[in-house]
Amino acid sequence: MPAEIHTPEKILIAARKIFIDKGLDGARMQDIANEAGINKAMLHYYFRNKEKLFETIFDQLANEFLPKLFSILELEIPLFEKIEKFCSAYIQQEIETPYVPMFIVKEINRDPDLFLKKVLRGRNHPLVIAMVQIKQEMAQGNIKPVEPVQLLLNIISLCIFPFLVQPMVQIITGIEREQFVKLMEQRKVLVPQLIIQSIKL
Amino acid sequence: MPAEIHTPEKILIAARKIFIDKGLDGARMQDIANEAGINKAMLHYYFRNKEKLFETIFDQLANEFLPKLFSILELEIPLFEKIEKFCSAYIQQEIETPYVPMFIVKEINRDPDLFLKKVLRGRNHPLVIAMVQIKQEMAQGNIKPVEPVQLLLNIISLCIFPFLVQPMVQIITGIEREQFVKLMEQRKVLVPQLIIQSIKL
DNA sequence: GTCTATATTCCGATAGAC
DNA sequence: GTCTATCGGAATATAGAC
Repeated sequence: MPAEIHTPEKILIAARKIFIDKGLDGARMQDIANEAGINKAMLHYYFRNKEKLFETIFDQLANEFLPKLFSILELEIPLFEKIEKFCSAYIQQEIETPYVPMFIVKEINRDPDLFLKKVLRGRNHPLVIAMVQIKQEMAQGNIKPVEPVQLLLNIISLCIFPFLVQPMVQIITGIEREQFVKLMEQRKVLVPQLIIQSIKL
Repeated sequence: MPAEIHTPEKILIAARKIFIDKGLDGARMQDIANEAGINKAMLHYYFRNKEKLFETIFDQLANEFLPKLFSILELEIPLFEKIEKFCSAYIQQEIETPYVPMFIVKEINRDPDLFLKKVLRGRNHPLVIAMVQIKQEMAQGNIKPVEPVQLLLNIISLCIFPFLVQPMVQIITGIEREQFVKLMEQRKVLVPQLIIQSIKL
């Protein structure tokens, strides 16, 4: 039997749902209170104001979603293996939390600088590390000459975008969530294949 | 010398900018009035309310952006040629109106059914036509066996996604808008190459 | 048609009892 | 810590003069 869920946790769970659903501007404090089954005043008691509550949720999501993926980029393994691992982990993560990509993309456009400040946190960015590795492999003649940025864009596009248009995909193809997940499972293999084929000699 | 711009046009131009920038919830009627250099009351005089004004803008954008692309999907030309034409036109369109993709993707998630009602308008959807063509080519043994949905997702992902994260790409790589456009110009060729390579025998 | 002024609604935030 | 009640401001929308 799980320990009792206390008010701050209830609020965070509810706020996450509402903010993800409606965004910062669209969300109402009252919605969050209702979702949490508590009084609106409690939101301010624990989190002071809407802005701070939103930032808390954003930090939580960023810290759940990104570190795992970044750590893969930093591994010292062959490029092809890294690409396979990264795509597979990325897509798996999105299957588990399908709402996060949209949230992140919205946030990137709402406030790009804030987003990067939160996510970079002053360390060597894993994406930069990945670009360096790509350049090395090219210099050593292990892969076709490509623009590293383009390669990274391709990988990330293929992993994320389908989740951003999931509602449309389901309506057009007439499939349910369950079948959509099956499609995404397939992509764990398809995407690395596609990418690797495009750079192998 | 251009004809005088009348109030309704001024409003539409301003509303487009503000809604694209801030979304339905984030936009203020006052912002739009200021941007248009007119009085706030005029917005209601001509468009009744915020919701209706937003819908007008949405219809405009959908009708500028999509028909051109759909018409390519409906052409009776070889698949590879169609892919080249489509990607090139798609990316070019996004270079010219880089804000539209984000607007569309947001709208898909805000109200998927409304979006599809507006965009489909009861006719045979070009995406469905494209899927049929892919199946035919596969049956005739002209291309590798692939899931048509996956192929379409790949194409669209690679064309759209980079524009959705443009701010982040520019900050991480340290490039300006001008250089970003150069990268996207490259993709007009890169993306079809990548896609065709993945399905040709 | 366009403006000013105002009505109305909504929402974030706080005060204060318990 | 939790609630009820309410404040104060902001934003949509309307009324009415010009």
